[in-house]
Amino acid sequence: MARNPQGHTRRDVLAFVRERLAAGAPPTVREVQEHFGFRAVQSARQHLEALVAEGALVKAPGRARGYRLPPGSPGAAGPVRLVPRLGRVQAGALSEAIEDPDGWVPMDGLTGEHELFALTVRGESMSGVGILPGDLVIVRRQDTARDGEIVVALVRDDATVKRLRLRAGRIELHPENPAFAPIVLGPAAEVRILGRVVEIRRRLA
Amino acid sequence: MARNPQGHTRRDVLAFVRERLAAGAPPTVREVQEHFGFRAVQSARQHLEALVAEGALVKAPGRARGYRLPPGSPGAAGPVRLVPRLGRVQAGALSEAIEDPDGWVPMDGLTGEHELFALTVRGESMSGVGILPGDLVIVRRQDTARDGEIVVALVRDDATVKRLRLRAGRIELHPENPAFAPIVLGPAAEVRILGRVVEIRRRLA
DNA sequence: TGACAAGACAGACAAATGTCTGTTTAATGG
DNA sequence: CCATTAAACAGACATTTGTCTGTCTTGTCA
Repeated sequence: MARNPQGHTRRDVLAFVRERLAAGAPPTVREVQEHFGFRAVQSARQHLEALVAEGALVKAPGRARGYRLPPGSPGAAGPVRLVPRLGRVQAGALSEAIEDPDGWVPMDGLTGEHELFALTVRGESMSGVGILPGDLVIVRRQDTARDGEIVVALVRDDATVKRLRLRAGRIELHPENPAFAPIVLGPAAEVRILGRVVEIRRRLA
Repeated sequence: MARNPQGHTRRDVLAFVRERLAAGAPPTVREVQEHFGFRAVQSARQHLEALVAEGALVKAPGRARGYRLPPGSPGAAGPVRLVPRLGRVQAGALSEAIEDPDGWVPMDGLTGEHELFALTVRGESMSGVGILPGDLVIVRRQDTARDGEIVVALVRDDATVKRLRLRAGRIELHPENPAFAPIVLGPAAEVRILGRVVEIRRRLA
């Protein structure tokens, strides 16, 4: 292989290692070699060690598949998690729904150990805060939430996204759209918090 | 080590492997051995292979650190791409900016072979379509775009998100907020399309 | 009690993988 | 042109790691 001047290959090697780490499968030196078509192991090793020298990677010498991202660097918190995307969520069926997801969406590892799931938004009731029908919300599963947080709640067998308001002795679920009315529920109301919205995604393509 | 009847150890082995995989560091058979204090490699291997047999793990035979979670199981990483998150993008500096990203965000593999990058939205000019300041937009890099698409364009050394309108002989960049005025540019205008917005993400937590 | 199975042990072998030494090729600058 | 340097190459060696064969121990059950 001819020489590749501008350190272009080096950057690609880093990107390759990064992707493999995100997939949870750290590469071997020889896997890097083969991916780039090097005819010598040392070619790959040279790039990898150079990346270690400049601080872009760290490694434990001698260990197999030992290259890692430096602590504190983005993406170093671990591999990407896959969050289950649920279709319809109905009464009590959250656990079942998670067993049989419609698909999986990748999420960075910065969200701690909390269980996550994803739902598609229906209706215009939250359009005032930029949550539109068809948007995907990523939800941290929890039974309770604090005043002002945007939550997914199960109201009469239907999952809905609303802003939670805790008023003296009762729970209110506020839409963010003047065309909709708040849902006001008494203390013994038939409402159940499924989780808190932590991210909103909208696909345009 | 005495025999541990109820398959209790097996479950712990699975938990250990899971933990290591979540940390991005698949364990070797001997690391499992040492963690549980087995005095023989085979003891660890037996548990691991049993977990493979019952479908709780998968592995590529012969490969070092080859145990993985089965595809489709929660926490298993799929074909995920990492998209570079750029800070400021200025004139002609897109390539350079991609060389030195602020971080990486995971994206599912359904976006084809197109080059992608991510930008943080500044300003309220697109709030009418639910794109708010602070949102992350994921952009497919391309030099041209069609009428009506939401694009990232470089106008006078500044990257901006707008809706593209192609009018007889001229290019218009329309905000989606009545408080802002469209940018109207002649045929020889100093505008450059950087790409088309394919996804919008907003982190709440 | 004795057959049986699961778990653990011991030691070895083989393949995968990291590491090293030295050489070659191509671009660059005096 | 020659020296210099980075990148790539070639081949070997050493360590890590996976895999195998056979034995021992302990609990279960007919």
